[in-house]
Amino acid sequence: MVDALTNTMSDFVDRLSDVETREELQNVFERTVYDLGFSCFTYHMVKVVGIGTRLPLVMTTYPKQWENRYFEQNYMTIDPVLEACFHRSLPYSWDEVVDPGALTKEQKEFFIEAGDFKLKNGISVPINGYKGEFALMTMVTDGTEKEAKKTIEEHRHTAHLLTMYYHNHASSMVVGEALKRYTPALTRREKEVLSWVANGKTTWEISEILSIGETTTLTHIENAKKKLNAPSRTQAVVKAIYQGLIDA
Amino acid sequence: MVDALTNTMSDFVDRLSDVETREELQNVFERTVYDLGFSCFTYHMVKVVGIGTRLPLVMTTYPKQWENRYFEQNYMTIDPVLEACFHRSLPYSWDEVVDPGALTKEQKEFFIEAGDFKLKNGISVPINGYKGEFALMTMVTDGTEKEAKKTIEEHRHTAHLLTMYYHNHASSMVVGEALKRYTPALTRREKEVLSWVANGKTTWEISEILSIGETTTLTHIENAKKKLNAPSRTQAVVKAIYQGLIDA
DNA sequence: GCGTCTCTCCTAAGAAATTAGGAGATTGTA
DNA sequence: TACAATCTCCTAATTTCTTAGGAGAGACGC
Repeated sequence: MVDALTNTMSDFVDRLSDVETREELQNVFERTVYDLGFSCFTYHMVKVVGIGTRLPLVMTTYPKQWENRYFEQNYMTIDPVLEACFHRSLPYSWDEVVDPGALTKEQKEFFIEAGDFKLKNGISVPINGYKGEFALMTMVTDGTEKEAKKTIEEHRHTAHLLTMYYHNHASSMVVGEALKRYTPALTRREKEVLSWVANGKTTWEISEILSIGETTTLTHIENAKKKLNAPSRTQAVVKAIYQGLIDA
Repeated sequence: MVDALTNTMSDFVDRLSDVETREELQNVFERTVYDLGFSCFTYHMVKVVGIGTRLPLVMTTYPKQWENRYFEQNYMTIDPVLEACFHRSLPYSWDEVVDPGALTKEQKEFFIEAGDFKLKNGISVPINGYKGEFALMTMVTDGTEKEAKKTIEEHRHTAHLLTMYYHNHASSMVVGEALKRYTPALTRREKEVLSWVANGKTTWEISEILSIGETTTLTHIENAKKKLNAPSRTQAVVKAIYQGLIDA
């Protein structure tokens, strides 16, 4: 006997194998979660590829009007569902993280407005990925309160798994090449030297450790700084870490 | 109709709520995966809490003799199953990542030896957590080749989900307090100043940005360095980032 | 009210990093 | 073979960081 979740997952993974563009990915996911009872979804991913350099990826089937409104009104600063993802690593339904009694006036208005777009119930799945990669998938159910609860509870695990496979695909599809544009190639020595800088060593100490000249060490650090476009060694190290060039 | 996965997960989450010690967690998980057909498991987690400061957590029901052997022989350097976790973010069975034709002589001996301990087939689940937290859960099936394949394919998703809930629990249980021992409390200003250092600013620039004196800025940086036990600003920044004190 | 913590500001010498040049030796590749 | 990239080493002036002190003002909790 094969259960519903396994079926859904097999189908999804099968379809994923043919997916090559963002649109295809979005469509495949939309159809899959629609069959589970979710009317729309939104996927936000950011990857930190350097200080102040974040690679964002948004895929959504939310009403455009609401998306605009959300952005214009800076709702991300008051949205409790979004706030929750920073403290949680497992899926959560909206009613788990929204306490009607503790809402501010603005938040109440926010939810009323969201309700006008049939965004009343949903489940969110936070995802931690590699090296500064973070994503949040939110799926909406627009039935009655009771139906929504049922859909969410029934498909919590499916939603969780689907999101992870979705993220995996989105990540490898988009982040891969994009990263190359941001990530300069450091030489072996440059990385090596930079790692020691990250560990608090001075130029002289590093030259002793690596048994090379002090000026040589200096040259490597300066070259790394130039490649990373960093005015100080500190920023060079931070950038190198965020870009996965060194491990510290 | 409630499927097997949902049942297993409900039971597991239920049992988790009473778990308070590592032993209890281990026992609950062992029983759960045993019912699925897995004979033993091993969970390795590391959290980077600073440069060269890693918080490891190991929970295992592997044969002690094999554990010792693995450690003594430095098998972690040749184990292909372990190697795979660095490149994958979804569960994988051992046969997916082990190519019998491409094994070195040492690796062949390694697998023969593992086989003597009935460690021939299994599934591994890599987990990315918050801020430098990484874990690998491996579950072993010791039946015939055919039974093993069936167990793994049948329970891939269950194993995946169980591992995430397990990790979530283990992480909050262990990392929480332990982190406090390693993470000093930086003041608002110290974090603020350190963030600007991470962004490549000099002391003078930061004092201009924050409209405070240069010596004040210097004081904050020096205090942060002392708290973080870092000999250079660079290391202070790196430590602060790894410990989640600043975002850069 | 009193102690603790935080934020603010100060001096001054010595150590380290930054800047902008150039140049020879080795290695891998077209 | 010739070109490109990497690793190695050099000078020297200027800027920035590091170190070790001290001290007053305001906020907070006991």
